[in-house]
Amino acid sequence: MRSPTIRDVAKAAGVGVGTVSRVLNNSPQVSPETRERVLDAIRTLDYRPNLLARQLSRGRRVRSIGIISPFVNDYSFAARLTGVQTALAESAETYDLVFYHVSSLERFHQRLLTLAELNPVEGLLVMAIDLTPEQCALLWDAGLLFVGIGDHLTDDWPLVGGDNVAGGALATRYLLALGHRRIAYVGDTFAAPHGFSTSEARYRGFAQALREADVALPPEYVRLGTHGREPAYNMAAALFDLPQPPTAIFCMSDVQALGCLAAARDAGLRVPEDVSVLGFDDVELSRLVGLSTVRQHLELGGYLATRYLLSLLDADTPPLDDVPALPPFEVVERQTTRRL
Amino acid sequence: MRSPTIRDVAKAAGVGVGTVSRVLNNSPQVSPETRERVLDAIRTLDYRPNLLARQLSRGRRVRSIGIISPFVNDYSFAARLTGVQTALAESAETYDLVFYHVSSLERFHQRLLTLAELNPVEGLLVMAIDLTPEQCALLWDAGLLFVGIGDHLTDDWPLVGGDNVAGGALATRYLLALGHRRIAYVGDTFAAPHGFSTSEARYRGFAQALREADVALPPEYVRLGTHGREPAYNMAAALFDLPQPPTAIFCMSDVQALGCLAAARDAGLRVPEDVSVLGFDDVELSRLVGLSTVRQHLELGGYLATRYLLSLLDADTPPLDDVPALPPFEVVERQTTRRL
DNA sequence: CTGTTAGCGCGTTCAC
DNA sequence: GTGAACGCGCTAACAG
Repeated sequence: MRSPTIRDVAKAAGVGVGTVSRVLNNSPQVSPETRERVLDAIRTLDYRPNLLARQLSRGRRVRSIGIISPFVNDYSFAARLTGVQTALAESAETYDLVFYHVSSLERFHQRLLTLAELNPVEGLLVMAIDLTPEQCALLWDAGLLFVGIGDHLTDDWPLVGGDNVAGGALATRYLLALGHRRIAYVGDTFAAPHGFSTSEARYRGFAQALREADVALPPEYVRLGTHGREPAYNMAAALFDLPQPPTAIFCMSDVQALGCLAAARDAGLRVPEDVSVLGFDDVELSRLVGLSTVRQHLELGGYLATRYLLSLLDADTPPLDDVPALPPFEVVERQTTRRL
Repeated sequence: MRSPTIRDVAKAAGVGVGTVSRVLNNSPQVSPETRERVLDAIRTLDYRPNLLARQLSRGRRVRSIGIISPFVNDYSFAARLTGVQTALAESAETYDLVFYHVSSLERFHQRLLTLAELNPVEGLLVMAIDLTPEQCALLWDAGLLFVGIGDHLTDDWPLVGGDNVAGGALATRYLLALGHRRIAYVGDTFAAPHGFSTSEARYRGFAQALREADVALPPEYVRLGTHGREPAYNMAAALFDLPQPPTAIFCMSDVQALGCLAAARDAGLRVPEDVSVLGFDDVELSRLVGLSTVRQHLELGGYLATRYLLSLLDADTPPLDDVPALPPFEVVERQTTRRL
């Protein structure tokens, strides 16, 4: 049941493999009738040349890295990818970038297994997903170099990204410093379909900062749901309906903050007079809307992670001795937060 | 000066190739000292295994398609890529998606040459770039199937995308119907570094619609510059500074429309009371901001183009008899345009 | 434990 | 024109 090779075609057409090859690369020196016979055989066998073998034979030397990510339609993905491309473009050698899009955690693991087994790429950029120690070991044993880019929940594998727990705490302390004591959290469900835990990390920092400040966190102030503007809208609306609504909302992402903004407007609340809203990410849009948020350097993250991976791959490149660090998160104060 | 092979390593270490291979795949059955010797040789030779040969030998059957695009940090790119991934995920066979990012027209052509010569992928998605007849012939001769996705300036090669001239005209007629007579155009330079002509196409439709309506188009109403929010901001600011500023601006993209919005705000102009702003693309962000725009089905375009390409590649897949068509452009009226 | 050999699938010489 | 070798770089199965 294996796919037909050039030899099968040759046999079927009653010619030698050389002739088949000539037909394939439409060399002029093959008689029309022979060519036709070969083409017939190709069609009936549904033959397709093996690109690997072809490249090998043609003496190609490829260098390639992969990028594995659970989403591609997010602004943050685009920003990071830009950084990746910049780093790749700067490299002396040309690298192919292979995309592995995974839609679930299982698929992610499967992909990892395949990658480890077949080694189609020299290195791997792991975006927005956490690797278990087992998965790290798997890649490591396969000689597949990898660098994470995005989160920072564990520090036992190379990862370029901010510390989201610290980021959550930073954001919260900022709101506390503004005098807020009733602060709500709007974020993604922790056990998200892909198992990304950014929301959880930021929440952890949030809760921790509140604890340290001896500020109560009523359970109804924590709203978790699907990522996106609409769900956030609903979560915020519910918050405003509370007998004692929060005076400030910390959203785990800018997109969700936008939903909160809309909910506030529809609830007749003024921002920031009646309620402060703080986002996270500082995507381009936030500047336009005047949203206060926490800045993280997305594009730079992609750039640094890629450079680091390349330095690992290539002994020639001056190897960065350690995993590069991103500038710390910083609060960007705009028009949606203010002193209570 | 070719890169060292496993045989070179074997010779240098004074062992057989089998042993080197075992070391490479860290087989347990190799004595520590031999392993060390081999590793030394690997290091001194700067040996790196050829992944192609490895995969071939391991009996892998890869299927892969490439996507070639001039930019990656655009929302439209992300949206289309989402469609591509969806189509790929639906396919029965697993395809690797190799990404070729090109930063200039020359590089684009170079890439095409390399791709045609080495055939690293079975098919190619050509995004947002026009192919010359020569380039089409090149790919065709190489047996490299390709489908365009994005523009529609020529119809002599398979391309999934809307007619941008018609789109530009549609947008313009909409503004005309609102009563606007002083309409400006903000778009990319026609002879852009990458040579993308989307801007030119939309402009053509724009100018044509104005002509048909007998509406004058002063040269100073046409502003062309680099793509991006900032340049658009400046172009819009210049427009507002005109003795007779336009009452409406048609932007060739949503990103640029956002720049115009910011410029209007900074110029003390209200939108849409003082000036209408119309974008193009309908990226997700536009809905959030309430930007009036022209919807093109970006994600669907990526999806259909990919499906079509796969059907070409695979005789098994029911082949779509012709290049799939996208739904026509449509104006999405939100809060940035209104009747004069 | 280790060296040798036979493929992996294809392109490319050569002779015929 | 065409077929039969050889080689691309590596893995795996086999002897030793």
